[in-house]
Amino acid sequence: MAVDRERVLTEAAALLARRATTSMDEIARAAGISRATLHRHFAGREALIRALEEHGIERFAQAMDAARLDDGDAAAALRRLVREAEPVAGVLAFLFTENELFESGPVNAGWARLDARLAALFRRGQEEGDFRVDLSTAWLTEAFYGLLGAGAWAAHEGRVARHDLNHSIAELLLGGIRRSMEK
Amino acid sequence: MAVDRERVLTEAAALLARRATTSMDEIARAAGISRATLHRHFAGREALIRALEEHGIERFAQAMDAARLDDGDAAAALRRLVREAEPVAGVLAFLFTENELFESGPVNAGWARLDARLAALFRRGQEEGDFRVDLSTAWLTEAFYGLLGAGAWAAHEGRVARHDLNHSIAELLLGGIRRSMEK
DNA sequence: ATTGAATGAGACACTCACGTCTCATCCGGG
DNA sequence: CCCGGATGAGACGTGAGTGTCTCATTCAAT
Repeated sequence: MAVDRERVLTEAAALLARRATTSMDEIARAAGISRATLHRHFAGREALIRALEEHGIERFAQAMDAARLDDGDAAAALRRLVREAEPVAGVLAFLFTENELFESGPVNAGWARLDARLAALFRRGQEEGDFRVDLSTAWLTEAFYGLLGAGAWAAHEGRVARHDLNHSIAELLLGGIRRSMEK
Repeated sequence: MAVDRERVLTEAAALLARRATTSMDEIARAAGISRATLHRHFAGREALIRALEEHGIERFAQAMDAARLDDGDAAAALRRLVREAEPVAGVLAFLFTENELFESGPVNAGWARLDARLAALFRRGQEEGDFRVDLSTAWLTEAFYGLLGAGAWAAHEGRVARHDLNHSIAELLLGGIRRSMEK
């Protein structure tokens, strides 16, 4: 009978990503529990958002681990990361655009760590001569989040088929719009 | 003495993009007017958001006109569009992520028109053989908004220099991360 | 100087979501 | 069977934001 914390957080992320003002009652309903129980598990709205942040960070870190960012060439690692991160894209997109988090309280240290790992991947690609160096790793990091979020949203709206998502995101990120001469 | 409607909308977009729950009072203050005056010019919060939508659509349409999307090759047109749209990126990012707009009431017809023009540009690039065809025009359209928004946000946060923004966005979109053999 | 429109400041009632609480019910383990 | 923890339903007070109103002031045009 224990509340499915995972489900609550997933539902909350899905709702809040679409509308930041979603009420606690709506979140509770979506998670299949009562508002009272929701409050029993999360001290309040603030606490829920924070838990969501923790959850997203943890899941994304797991995705990074699973993608083995240090193995093989950087491009392949990036492809794996997109694939692994796709299930978390919704939560990530919410956190990425939810700037409320950055205004009150200190930014979660976990974020910086994830950003650093991502930037390190891009830097490795640059050092190996495979990635272009006229785009900063900071920008590539931001762009990664942006495209992941756009992809999640597009899939949610049905504008992009979900089974194309990995390919769409990874290929656009790696190769851009133009047809390339190289393989 | 007439209220600077343009300024009100600009300030409102900047604030609302950062925090969707920004109060009317805060918006009024930021725009340098009183809450009473704000209500005199916009019937209510809802009306303000709608006006913001209209404003963003109009400004982006102007950017498209200025970019002359039908002239020259598609890649050059896209570069011009990024340059022209950059000042509106903040407003656009807000509208793009503010899904409240899509839930209540009909989607503004202007959006569909803008999407269509953008998709047409990508289609033209594909037909001319310059753009890859394994990415749908719908996805490219979404990705364009996503990257533009990420760029605006990154610049706002100081993670990307503003004078690099055009180059960063346009080049990543067109060429991707990998170094290309072709010029 | 006078007039009228526009604004600022503030009061007011209203709504809505929040957080807390109580009580009844359910369900599983002993 | 009984018991205790967890849940659902709902009431309640609170606070914040909204929308409307009034009144005094400012400012530009005449």
